[in-house]
Amino acid sequence: MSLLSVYFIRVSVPEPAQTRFDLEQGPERCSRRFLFNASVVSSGLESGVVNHPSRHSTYGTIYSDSRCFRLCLHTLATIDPMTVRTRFAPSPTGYLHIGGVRTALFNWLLAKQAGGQFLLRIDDTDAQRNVAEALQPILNGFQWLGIDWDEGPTLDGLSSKGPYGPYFQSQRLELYQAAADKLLETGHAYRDFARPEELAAQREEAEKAGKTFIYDRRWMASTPEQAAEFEAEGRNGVVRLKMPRDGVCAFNDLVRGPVEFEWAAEQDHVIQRADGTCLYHLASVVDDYEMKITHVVRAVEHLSNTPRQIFIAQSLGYALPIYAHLPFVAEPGGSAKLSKRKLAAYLKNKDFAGLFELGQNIAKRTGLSTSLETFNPVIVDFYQTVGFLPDAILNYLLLLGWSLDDSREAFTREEMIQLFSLDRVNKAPASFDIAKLVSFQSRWMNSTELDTKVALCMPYLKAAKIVGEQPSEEEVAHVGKVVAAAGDRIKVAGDVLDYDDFFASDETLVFNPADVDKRLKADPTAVGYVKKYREVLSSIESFDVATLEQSLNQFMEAEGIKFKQIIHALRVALTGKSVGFGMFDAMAILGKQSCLARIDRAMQL
RNA sequence: GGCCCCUUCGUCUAGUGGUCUAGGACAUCGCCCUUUCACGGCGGCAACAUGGGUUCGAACCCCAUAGGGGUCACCA
Repeated sequence: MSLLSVYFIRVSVPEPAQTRFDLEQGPERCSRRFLFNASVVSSGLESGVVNHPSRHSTYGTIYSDSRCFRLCLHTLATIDPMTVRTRFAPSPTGYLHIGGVRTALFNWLLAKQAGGQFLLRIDDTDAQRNVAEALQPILNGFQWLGIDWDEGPTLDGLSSKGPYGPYFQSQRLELYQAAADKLLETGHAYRDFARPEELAAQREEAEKAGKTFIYDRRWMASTPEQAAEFEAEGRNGVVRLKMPRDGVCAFNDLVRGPVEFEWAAEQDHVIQRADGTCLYHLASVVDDYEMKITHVVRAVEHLSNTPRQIFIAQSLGYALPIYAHLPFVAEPGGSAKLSKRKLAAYLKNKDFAGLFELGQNIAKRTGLSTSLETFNPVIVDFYQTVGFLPDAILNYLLLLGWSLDDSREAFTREEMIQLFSLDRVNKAPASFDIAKLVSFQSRWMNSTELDTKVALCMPYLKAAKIVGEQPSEEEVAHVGKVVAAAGDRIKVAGDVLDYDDFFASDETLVFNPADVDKRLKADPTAVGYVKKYREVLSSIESFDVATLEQSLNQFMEAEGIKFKQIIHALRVALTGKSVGFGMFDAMAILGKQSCLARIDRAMQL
């Protein structure tokens, strides 16, 4: 079995025209930013094609000059940037994990940047359930986030679009079968008749001895006769990879640099089950090839799967894709992988619990029944329901493991696409920080146009039955005023529900008892001023902010009092609460009639 | 346990041998603004995991140790 030759080159002067390289034969560690994957074409080290996938990307030939190599830039690329094809391959699990979105985002960015294609492929080789249904939240999530796929399932999850379809693995079984057959034919795989419990026993034994388990191929059937013999014993056959037992598997990872694994430590993985169905690794390699994927960018959990996939690919005669393994997204405040199964523990995190509670409240008000399983900050649906902005989420996720420089944090989609590069992706896991996510959301929300904000908030008001399904023009205008006055207090669209007191009828407005006690009952003087000021209000014709402000100023001057001597009582009287918008904004929104009616009601309390 | 990986403020990160008494952001604390809340402004606290080397000089290169994590399926 011939190994891919990988050499690593260190560049000393990153100048375009006359760059010098020191050639080293991997796996020496050096800064990955100066690492290039060189597939050396000739047998010696005289020349080769250099694939330099960084920002100052170029491709070229290296020529030997004893220990030094010169890169001559070619305008022609080995990999035409336009052919960059990346993919995200979710299983139809019924939800879209926030960590998965980060992986998908990086893939999407890479493809968009190069003008290539991003595809979605559904890894449902093991699917027991209704795939279209379990796919829906995933497809919805990507659609909502604006991560569009050039090829993959249709929006309804029922069929495929794109030239290399179908994009459901469950519909490509013949392809995998053919690949398995070929592997068998060429001797890269074998039929095996071991029983699971027999292997488990051996595995346990190896672990006890502190050694890597290596299957001794005891039940490998080399001939049809032998296979028949095993079958006569009542054994079921699977197909296993016949992995090399010496040498190393070396490849260059765009994030992790040179990587090496001992072949001998690799298992003879099963690629086809006893029932004839094929497994993920085979399917994945076949599909990546058939779908012409150029860059396999996935989470680091898959790093240790790469040797077996390389083995499959090379055995099948495929050219290898470029690999990049992203660090995983870690749990809030921890370093373990973020997992949907550990929600109870995350709920002990203050920020996580806070956001979760906010979501619960909004869901309750909008009449949405939720369960922890399907509605929590690990799942993308949650953010959509609560009213986050896709741009904010993408912006935050972009910075989880990637940075541009020492200061810049805000990126629009266009900027992300333009500036993203794999060579600035970190190796260490990054923990998911809810507070920072929320901070990005606030920033993005604050820079959103009023009309857009109103449109974002409207569905919440409708769902909570605060405005009608078909709001009248006045209603829409009223919402506009409230949202404008709320300003940056609305951080997520669902926050608009906090201002329902501007929609309540004057008769049903609920007064917060604690605020009433503190600002009205405990302060009769203030109440007296409010009563007096009510008379001033009743004579005002035009209820706009400027007039109102002027009237109160005159009133205070006449009474010889300060703002704070009346404002708190007035606020509680008008809105039922002691916190809220600017006072004059609030009065202008309510209008004269409501203001008077509410003061009258408050005075009865 | 085997194999592999990771390690800079609480968190995300900048950092590629001298520009580092280590920069930015979030969080936090204080002050200012103020009409409550929110925003905003200013400032403070706060990190190179440890130990050895190499070097005139190490956050950066090498080696150990420690800690953390990933992965070891007829799952994906």
